[in-house]
Amino acid sequence: MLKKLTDEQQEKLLVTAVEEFGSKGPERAAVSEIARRSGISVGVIYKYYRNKEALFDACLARSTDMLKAMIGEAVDREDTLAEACEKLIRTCISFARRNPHYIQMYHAITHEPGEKAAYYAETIEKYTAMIYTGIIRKAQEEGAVRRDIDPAYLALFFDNLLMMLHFDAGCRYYNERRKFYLGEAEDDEKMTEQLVLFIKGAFGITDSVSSGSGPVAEGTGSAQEREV
Amino acid sequence: MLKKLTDEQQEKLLVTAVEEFGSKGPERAAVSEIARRSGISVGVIYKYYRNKEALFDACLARSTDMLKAMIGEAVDREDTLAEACEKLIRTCISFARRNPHYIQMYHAITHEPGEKAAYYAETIEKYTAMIYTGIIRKAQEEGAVRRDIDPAYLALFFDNLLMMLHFDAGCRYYNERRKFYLGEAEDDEKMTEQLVLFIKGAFGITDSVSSGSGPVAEGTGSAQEREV
Amino acid sequence: MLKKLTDEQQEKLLVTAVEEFGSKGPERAAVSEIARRSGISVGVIYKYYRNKEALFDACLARSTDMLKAMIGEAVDREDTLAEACEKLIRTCISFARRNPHYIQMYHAITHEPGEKAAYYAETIEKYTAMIYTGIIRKAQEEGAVRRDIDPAYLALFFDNLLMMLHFDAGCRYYNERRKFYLGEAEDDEKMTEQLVLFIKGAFGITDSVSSGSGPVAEGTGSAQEREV
Amino acid sequence: MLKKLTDEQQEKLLVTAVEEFGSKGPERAAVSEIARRSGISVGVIYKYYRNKEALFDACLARSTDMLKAMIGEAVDREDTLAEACEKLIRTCISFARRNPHYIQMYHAITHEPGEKAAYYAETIEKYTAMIYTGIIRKAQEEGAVRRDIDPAYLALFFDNLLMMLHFDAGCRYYNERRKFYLGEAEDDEKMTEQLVLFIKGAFGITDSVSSGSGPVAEGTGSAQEREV
DNA sequence: AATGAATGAGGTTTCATTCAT
DNA sequence: TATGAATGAAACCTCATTCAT
Repeated sequence: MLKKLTDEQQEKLLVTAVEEFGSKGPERAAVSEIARRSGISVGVIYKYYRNKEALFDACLARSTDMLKAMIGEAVDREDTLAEACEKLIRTCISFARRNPHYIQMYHAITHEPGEKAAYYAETIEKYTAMIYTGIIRKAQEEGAVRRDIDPAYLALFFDNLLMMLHFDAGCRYYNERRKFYLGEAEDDEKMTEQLVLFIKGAFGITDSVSSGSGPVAEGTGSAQEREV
Repeated sequence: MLKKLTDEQQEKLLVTAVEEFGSKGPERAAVSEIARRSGISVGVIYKYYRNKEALFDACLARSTDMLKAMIGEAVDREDTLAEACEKLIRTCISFARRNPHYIQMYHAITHEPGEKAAYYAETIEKYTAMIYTGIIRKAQEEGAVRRDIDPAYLALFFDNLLMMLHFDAGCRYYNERRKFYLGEAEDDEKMTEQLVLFIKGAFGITDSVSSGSGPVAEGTGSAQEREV
Repeated sequence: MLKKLTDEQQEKLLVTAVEEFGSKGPERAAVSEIARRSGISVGVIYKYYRNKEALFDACLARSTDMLKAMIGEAVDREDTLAEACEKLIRTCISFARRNPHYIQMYHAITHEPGEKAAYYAETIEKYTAMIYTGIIRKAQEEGAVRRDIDPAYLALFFDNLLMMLHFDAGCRYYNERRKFYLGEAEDDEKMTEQLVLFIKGAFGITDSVSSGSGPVAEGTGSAQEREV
Repeated sequence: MLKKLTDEQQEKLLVTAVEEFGSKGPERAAVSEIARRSGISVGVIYKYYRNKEALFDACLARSTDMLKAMIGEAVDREDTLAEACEKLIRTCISFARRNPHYIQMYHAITHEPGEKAAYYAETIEKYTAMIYTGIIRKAQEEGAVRRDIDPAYLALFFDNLLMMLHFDAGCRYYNERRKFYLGEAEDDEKMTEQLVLFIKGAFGITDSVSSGSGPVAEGTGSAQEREV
């Protein structure tokens, strides 16, 4: 019998679909175009995926799996929060540079106005919320981070900055927007460094884990140690 | 442009179109539905706007004008940066709550993958970049804000947080996402307060503008040494 | 504005659709072909009819309305059953000759294997069942028709013969089939005459309304009066 | 024809195909589903049958063979026509109850609008026409049946009633239709009895074959004078 | 000029048929 | 040879855009 789609072909299909969905959005992406570009027939797509939406969901799952894997690898329970932040920032930028289409998929779901928004959000945000909130709470308990901000909010703001970092690197609009702030040049190293400073300030992080006193004092006192 | 449509009718058309584009997305919004709901015939819409995209662009211009006006009103050259931050945050949340469709329009353009991205970005980001960078640079010069971060980056990160604030309040996906971090309840006041704390920390701002000792003075004093 | 489809065009559409559905069946008939042949666009069909099925149902309603009208006109409460039979037979044949596509529509619904069968049947059979059963029951009460057969069964058998008469005249297969029984020639007059004889015999009809005795006796006794 | 499929497998294939074609109609029946349900691969089906239509034709041949066998068994040259009628009616109902799919196949061919109609009709109607006309002509010659109706017409009307009997028992639409005449209950015995009475009346048959007086003798005696 | 019905290209999806293994 | 996955034509249906009135 005819060999099933090789893993390579299935890979090609998903990669192509991610590119189409990511770059055009779920509505404008055409199944027939995905078929044409991936070199397989329309029919076979519908053998593997019930309909266009199922194909999109598979692309999404793939994208969010990659994102989660990326984040999972970047996070090491042994790291200080400062280390974790810097690693995450570096990893996010690097991932987005190498995989802009996954970032575009991620952005595509944020555009969902309907009922699927909750389902989409769950595929990735539940995970990041848990991870980041956990790390931050622990750091607060250890006194490494200011305590006058709810860890949930800290995690949200932190993820907000990481999402934007992703979009800056992976989405056309954000890339154009960045230029109005930073000019034409793309200096990922400087971006990393500056964002680390920004976030450490926001978190009230001291690189050395000072013992001791109340959160506010630490939070502000630690500003001196933010020196680069 | 033809002048048979009264200003009121044009207003109605744009408001309706913004609602449709915002709530359904640019693809799912139907010109005929906009015509029906606005009480203006399809033919007239096409007299005023070359095609659906031109109508969308007009909606976008309107949305970004509203955003710019909102920001312009919130910014007062006499304010301290801390005051400006808090005012902007409050205004953003309030605006997004009252005008979710404008925020959705704003989000829609961030999804633009093609050449129009630069044009879209220019309609709003150029303005915010200029405003925020100006304020921050001035604050740095006055010693009110840390100087070890480039004002352009500070402005970008600040705007990142404000954009996400908008989307949280106006877009379905971000709203669902927020729940994974903060739970079901929506407490705009707490959000404001927490984000103000976060940003102040990031900016190295202290509330007291008093001279003399204490963390603020130290914080700003050291900022000068951090000079880039 | 563009004039709505004229009555003439709507008529053309339905006539064409009846032809397509009747000759090809609901599955093989193509909306695009109906559009092409009726000289109107696909889009306008979907303006007038929600989907293909709704168009089919409209064709069916038209066909069954015609059939019902035809039957209604043929039935006259003043007629004897014998007169009614002959009139109905003549009318059926004549109708089927002039409107084969309506007969084909009628036949098409008899082919429905699914849940719609009951709905389809109701559109026409409920009416004929009521009419025929009523007429026959009345004739039985008057002693003009044998009473040893339930009027409902008499009506069913009678309608069976009329349906087949329709199909003989309107459907290709039945027409071919008829040739195996009757040869190539089509003699509607003879068909009428022979079927009238057949049915009168089956009904035990006496043209003169004899008074009196039991149904069985009448039924067989009347055979003498069946003379042509 | 290839011979790798065992007879049993071929049987299974045809039985399954008849079920699919019969229950879903020729259009809605899917070759892949027939393959799946019969446990025979699609490829093999296409080795044995040029295309879907050829498979359908094979199913049809099988169905009409079954019908012919059924009729052949029911007909006994020694029977009186009255006996033959009753036997045929009983057999038809019983066959249709046990083999609805064959009846549905039979009905399916009546829907054929094209050139194949003649071919289809030949596969079954030629046979029944010959059988019924023969029996009836013989009965007329023997004086057992009225002679004022052409035996060919008598045979056609008789077969019309039998076809409808088949469809009543085997096809959804006709089953629904029957309810409008006879109500929900299905009483095959009463149907048989009533139809026998109806047909005997139509044929001018009397049960007693005794010579002498009484309605029967009159009935047949007069038949001779009705000579066409 | 304004209307909104008509147009028809283009999208999704199915399934008869083919053919590489 | 038998398999059943792959193919791709063709069907339904939508909606941006046009244009007769």
